[in-house]
Amino acid sequence: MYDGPNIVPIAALIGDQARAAMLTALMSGEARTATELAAVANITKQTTSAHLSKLVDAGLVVVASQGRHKYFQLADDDIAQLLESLMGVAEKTGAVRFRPGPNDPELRAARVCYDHLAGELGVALYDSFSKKQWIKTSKQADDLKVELTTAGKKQLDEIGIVLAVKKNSRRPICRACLDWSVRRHHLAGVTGAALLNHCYEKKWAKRLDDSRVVQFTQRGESAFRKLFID
Amino acid sequence: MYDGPNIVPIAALIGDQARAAMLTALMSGEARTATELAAVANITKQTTSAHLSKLVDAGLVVVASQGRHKYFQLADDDIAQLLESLMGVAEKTGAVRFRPGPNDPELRAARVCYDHLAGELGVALYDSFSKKQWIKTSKQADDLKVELTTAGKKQLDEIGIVLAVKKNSRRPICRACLDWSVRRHHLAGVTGAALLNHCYEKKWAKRLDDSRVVQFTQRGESAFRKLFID
DNA sequence: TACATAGTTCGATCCTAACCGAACCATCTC
DNA sequence: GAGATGGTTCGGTTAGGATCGAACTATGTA
Repeated sequence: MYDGPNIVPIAALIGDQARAAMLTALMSGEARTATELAAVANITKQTTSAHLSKLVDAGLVVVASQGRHKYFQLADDDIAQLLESLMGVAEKTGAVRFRPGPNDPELRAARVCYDHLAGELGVALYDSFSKKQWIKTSKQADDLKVELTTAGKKQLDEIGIVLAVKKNSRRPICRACLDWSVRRHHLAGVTGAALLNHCYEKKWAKRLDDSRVVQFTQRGESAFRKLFID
Repeated sequence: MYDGPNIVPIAALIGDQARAAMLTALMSGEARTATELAAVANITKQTTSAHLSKLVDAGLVVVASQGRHKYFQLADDDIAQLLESLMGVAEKTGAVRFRPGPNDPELRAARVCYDHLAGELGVALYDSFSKKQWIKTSKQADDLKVELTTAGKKQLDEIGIVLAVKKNSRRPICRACLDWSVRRHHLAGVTGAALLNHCYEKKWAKRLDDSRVVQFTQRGESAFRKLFID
């Protein structure tokens, strides 16, 4: 008895405390894992999984699988704008605000992600390799394929970086990996691992005990940037 | 664990079939009664009443009481825009459309509302009286107070319209009455009744049997418009 | 005055959906 | 390989809220 698209399912999805918390957390445009979102919403993994399925099914959220992780993002800028609209209306009628959590600057700067470099430095590396055309990316049905170009191979060879390519290994030479702090891609795969290893060997950086922090020396970071980024 | 105003209550309110139907029906900006909204949502009066209370409490909808009727409207243009936003998102993910109902052009043109004139002609009358300053309006704590000015009294007197004011009657001389077809005010009260009566006496118009339609003759409508509206 | 209509309140029912524990699969680490 | 971690599936519990019948108030009609 009324006209227009059916807004009920969408509004109902947003109208749940846990899902709203997740969606709000995604409003920055950055991707988050299911576990992170579970923490944000303060619910168990199972419940989070169910919620995320619904959000993805409804098209509010998209997901990118990466190894055993799943990175979730708002599907669209329109979704963020809708949430903004809702906040605008909510603000008028009795706003309740929450406080942001702390964070670790060192972790954001540089850390290991499995066996390769993540954080601001890792993202800068990826961007630079891409700009210099040492790597090239192509989209392949939901998957981002990253390859080392011949130019890239040659450069790494000259620098003295050896790629430990095992036979019969399924591990890709290059891989794009979503960064949790910067929320953009950094370089993973065999190449990413080799590069981080190079940093250790050259004593440019070392890993902090009991932490994922990769601590560069001043000289080390300089050398790293000069060689790979600038 | 997230920031910004709390969007959950608002979204949850919209995320219900019945309430969404009502809100959508109100999107034209026109006011509707609770009973009308019950029909739109296809639920009983009781349930409608409960829904409308929530919508009013949340500030999404405002209400104007008028005798035994309550006219509901969206509180704000922002609300309509929010609903538009939602429809935009809904459209992308699988839109379901409904069909509008029929209507009766004659009823919309002119009809009785209790004992006074409603419809396009009634609203035109009210607007004209207001413009000519025959009536003046003032807001009084949720209520719209309408009074006949001395100029207005004089004009009506000259035309030969007698106001049947009974002693001890609570009935106001003038009243603004929300029009269901045009959804704006028309003139009610003793004055409104006297004016409609004048139309009958002058044979400008007659009431159709078994209907609320007031049918003006061509000459009648001309005379009416010339005297009161133009 | 009696009657009709608009809307509300109360109480009870009933269904959906959020939630968690437990067990499971998949991926990465050692 | 064993162990750890990220995520899903299944089953059962529970709470919230949408709904209606019945009884009520308030307003207007005859």
